[in-house]
Amino acid sequence: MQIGQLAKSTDTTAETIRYYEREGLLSAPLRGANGYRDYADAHVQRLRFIRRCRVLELSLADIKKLLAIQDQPQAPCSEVDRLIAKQRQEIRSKLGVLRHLDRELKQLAELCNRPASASNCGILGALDESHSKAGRTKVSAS
Amino acid sequence: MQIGQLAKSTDTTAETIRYYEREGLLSAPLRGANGYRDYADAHVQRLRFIRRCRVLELSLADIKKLLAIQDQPQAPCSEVDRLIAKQRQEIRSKLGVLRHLDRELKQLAELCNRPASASNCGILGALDESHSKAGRTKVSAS
DNA sequence: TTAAAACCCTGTAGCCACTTCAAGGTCAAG
DNA sequence: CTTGACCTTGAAGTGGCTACAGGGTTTTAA
Repeated sequence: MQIGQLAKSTDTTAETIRYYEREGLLSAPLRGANGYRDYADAHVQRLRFIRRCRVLELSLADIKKLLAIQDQPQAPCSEVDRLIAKQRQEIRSKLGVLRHLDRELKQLAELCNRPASASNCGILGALDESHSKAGRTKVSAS
Repeated sequence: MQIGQLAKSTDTTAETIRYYEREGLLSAPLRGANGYRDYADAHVQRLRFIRRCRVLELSLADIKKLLAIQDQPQAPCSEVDRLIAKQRQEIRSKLGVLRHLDRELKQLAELCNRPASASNCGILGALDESHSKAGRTKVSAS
């Protein structure tokens, strides 16, 4: 199976597949006489796994760990559990930030008293206002 | 005012400020006899504007547009309205994706039947699940 | 007075997960 | 025999910084 075919059957591009190979996520396949990559079914399986993980926004580093665990059937999978929990934590954290942003943007959008010019634009005015006490105390990031 | 002072009063770093200057968001300030940048109050105002926009996750390209509009007081500000609306749309779209991800990860996490080994790990199993029910063939990572 | 600390400068490279481009080699169809 | 669809490698670009390296300057303290 050529790289283009693999790409099609895994919703990827040839470039991404070559990238995964360079990054060590996908093992290098055999080559045909012409130098073309020749993939086996196992590669399809593997790449599908990777793509499913990417849909969940797992990092390539984390996916690498999962693949390593997968290759050791007797290994305990507590690490798998931990990685998924960590990922969910991150997603939930981002959700919080984005919900806050949405509220802020909604308020900002409501300040628009169109039609107006830049000089009396409610939105620009709010963005320009120093209502926040800028950078005195640094909030610790988790 | 030196760059470090400006950084402190805008919750930024000197590196980021120099980066904004390179990118054309912040105009190049005068230089002292020693070559150090010497910022005026207008720069503080400008940088605070930029940072507030960044908090809202506006791209530097969009911020550039807002700054250009801000510099033309008689210009109509419908574009401002549009940019904010677009940004909110993007945030809401991301929110949708993340909510979906959260549900998926929650379900995935519940598949963990610990303590288990990789071979019968519910999470790995779900991630590995594919159309082909045939036995998984191992592929070694390169 | 001098030495160290704390600033500042430029330029470059690294981060992530790709994407795009340049410049070519290979292969099937018309 | 040419066109076009594949494939190859390697390098560079994306965004928004961040982190050096390797210097210069200024302030502070012994």
